[in-house]
Amino acid sequence: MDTLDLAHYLIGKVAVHDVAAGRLSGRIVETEAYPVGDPAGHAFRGKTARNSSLFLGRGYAYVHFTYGSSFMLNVTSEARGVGAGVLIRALQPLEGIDLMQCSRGVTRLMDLARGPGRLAEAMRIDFRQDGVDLCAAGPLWLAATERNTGTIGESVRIGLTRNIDPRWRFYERGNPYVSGPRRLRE
DNA sequence: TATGCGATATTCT
DNA sequence: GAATATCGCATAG
Repeated sequence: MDTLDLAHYLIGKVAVHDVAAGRLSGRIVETEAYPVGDPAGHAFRGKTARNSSLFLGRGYAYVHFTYGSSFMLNVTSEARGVGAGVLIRALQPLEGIDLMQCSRGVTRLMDLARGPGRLAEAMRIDFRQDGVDLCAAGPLWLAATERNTGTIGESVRIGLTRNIDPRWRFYERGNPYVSGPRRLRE
């Protein structure tokens, strides 16, 4: 499975994070792929201290901090030593909603995890989760779900300045928890 | 609803 | 010193 397949596959799956106060979980409704050789990907210029988690192999967390205020959660893809990953851009909150409202400071369900920075804040993701194995037992992991997923749409990625053209963003069509302008949610 | 801009910290040049 | 896989508030329509 390559990076694009993984980005598609992750839609409808559930991300779970157990913290001291309880369990936080949400259904993934929006992702973006950053495959091998993508100039917009953090691994493009080689391995550094910041992005080393991207090279761990498939199924690890890569947590990144940007714009002075936002963490972002990625799932690594490809083989060990190859830098590529999938950015989780939005969740539909399932469990621990009261905890998310507390950490985000808002009450509207739609505003809890719509957008990568909000998502990380709601799920209490930070550098401590960088490099965690998401397929093994631990506080943070990915679970499959029995629930049906709607049609999956694709679009250009959001917020990039390089390599804008490829349609490597995937989302569940019409789901109100998807981020971005309206035309990119339908 | 849509667009614009400043805040903020870490990394790389 | 510049750039950045963003957010929230401001303003205008």
